[in-house]
Amino acid sequence: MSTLFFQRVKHIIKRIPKGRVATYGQIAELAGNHRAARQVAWILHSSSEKERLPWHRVVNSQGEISLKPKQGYEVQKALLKKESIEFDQDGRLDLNQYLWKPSVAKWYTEL
DNA sequence: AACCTGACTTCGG
DNA sequence: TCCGAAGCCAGGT
Repeated sequence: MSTLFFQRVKHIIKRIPKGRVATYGQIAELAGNHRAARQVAWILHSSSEKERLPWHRVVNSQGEISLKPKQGYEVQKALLKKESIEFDQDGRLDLNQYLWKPSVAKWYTEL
């Protein structure tokens, strides 16, 4: 599918800086639909490879990796560690430290 | 059309 | 802090 919402989501994800992360809900909100967190996940699942998206920089609202072990969890964690992001013993990262805080105004004007 | 299934989130207890 | 339930929305059957 290729709605404006989908385009915005991809556009936004591509802009997450190295060493920072964004949450599903945050991306949904930036794209104009605060209730579409699950759709953001769906977009990642379906087209992160095709669109060359930095999918590993997207985590859930608790600062955890949502992927299941052997389903990509280890890969994502490794990619984030490579960007100097650290995890605690429970596999969580500190959102206060790593959460991306973009200046919101521009997204609507760029697309 | 109905029903199920998610790489989700928020709220209450 | 840790579940469970409910809300959400698109795709697959």
